[in-house]
Amino acid sequence: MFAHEIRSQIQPKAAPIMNQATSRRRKAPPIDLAEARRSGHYNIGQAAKVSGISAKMIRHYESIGLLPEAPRTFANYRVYSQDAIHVLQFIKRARHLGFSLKDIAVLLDLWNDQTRASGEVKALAKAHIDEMDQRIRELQTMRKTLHHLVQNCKGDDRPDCPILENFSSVEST
Amino acid sequence: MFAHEIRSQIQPKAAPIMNQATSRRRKAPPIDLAEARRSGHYNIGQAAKVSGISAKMIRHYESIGLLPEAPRTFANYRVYSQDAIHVLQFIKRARHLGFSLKDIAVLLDLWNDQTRASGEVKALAKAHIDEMDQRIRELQTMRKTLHHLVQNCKGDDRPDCPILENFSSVEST
DNA sequence: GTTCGGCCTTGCCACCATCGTAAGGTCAAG
DNA sequence: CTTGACCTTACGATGGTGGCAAGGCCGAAC
Repeated sequence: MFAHEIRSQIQPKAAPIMNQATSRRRKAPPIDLAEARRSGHYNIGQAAKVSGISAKMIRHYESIGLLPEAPRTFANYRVYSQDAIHVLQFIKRARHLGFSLKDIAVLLDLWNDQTRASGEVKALAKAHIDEMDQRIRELQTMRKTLHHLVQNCKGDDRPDCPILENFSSVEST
Repeated sequence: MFAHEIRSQIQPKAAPIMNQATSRRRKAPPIDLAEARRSGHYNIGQAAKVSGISAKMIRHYESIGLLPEAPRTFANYRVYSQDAIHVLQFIKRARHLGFSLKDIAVLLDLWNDQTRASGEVKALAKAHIDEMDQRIRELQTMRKTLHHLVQNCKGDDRPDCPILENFSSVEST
C-alpha cells in the first residue's frame, strides 16, 4: 500500500523516457476510498494542496514516470499515502530550486538509495549551479546591452530611436 | 492541386495571432530564379546564412505571420530581397537581446512606422529589461540557496547529504 | 431516492522557440 | 541523364504548465 514498499519488485514496464526512478511497482488492487481516508491517505486534490503541485501536474509526473502509479480506489481515484506526499514535496522543493524533471528523477533515485554517495548529489547540484550561472550571465549580458541602448534613447514623441537603429544595422552598437 | 496556387487568391487568410507586423503585402507573381539572383536576391539557404536565422525558422516566422510571405519562383522557392534580409537581421538582433517573437512583431511595426514615438520603443525595451531583471533575481535566489546547500555537503562516498535532506523536509533549510 | 455541487477521470490542445525527420520536387554541374 | 545539394511541405518532439471538455463518482441536502 505504501509506495516504496511495493515499489521494490517489478521490472521496467514499458520504460518511460525517464529512468523511471522510483516508479517500479506492481499494480496494487483497488482500495476503498473511505477507508483510505481513515488511514490518512489523500486523494489527488488534497495531495495537490498539501504538496503545492497541481493535480494536473501530479498526473503528468505519473504519466512520464517521474512518480510511481498511484494506487486507486474502486472508483479509479488516485490515492496518496503520507510517503507519497513526501515524495511530492521533495519534487516541489527541487523544482523550486530550478532542477529539471530529468534531474529530479535522478535525485529521487539517489534519495531512495541508502548506499548513495553524497558526492553524486553534490556533483549534480554543482552542475545545476553552473547552468544557472551560465544563464544568469547570458541574461546580464543582454540586459546590459539593452540598458545601454535604452539610456541613449530619448523616449519622446519623435521617431529617432537608437534601439531600433541598433537592430537595423550593426554599426551603431 | 498545388498548395501555393490556391493560396494566392485569398485575403489575410485567417489572421495569424501576430499583428502580422510587416506582413501586409500583396502576393507577388512568381519570379524567375536565375533572374532573381542576378538582381541580388537570395533563396532561403543563402538568406539563412547571411542572417544567422536557420531556413527552418525563417519558414516558421513566415508561417506565424512575423514575416510577410516571401515571393516565390516558378518552382515555388522563396526569394529574399536585400530588404527582406535586413528584416531577418533585425529579428536576429532582437532575438539576441532576448525579445520574444511577440515583442519583435511590435518592434517591427514600430520600425516600419516613420511616425513612431521613440518612447514606445523605449517602454517596450524597459519592460523587457524588467522581465530579465526579474528572471535574474529568481535565478540568483535559487543559485544562492543551492550553493549554500552544496557547501554544507561533504560530497564524499557516504550517503549523508544536506541537499537531499533539505528536499525531503523543510526543517533543515 | 433524487438532485446538486464539487471532485475525479481521461484526453486533447495551446503556449514558446527550436530541432529533427521524412518524402518529394528542383536546380545546376558533370 | 544522373547526382547531389538544395528546396518544398508536413508532422513530431522537446519542457513544463494551463485550459477545456465530457463523463463518472461522492456526499449531503432535500
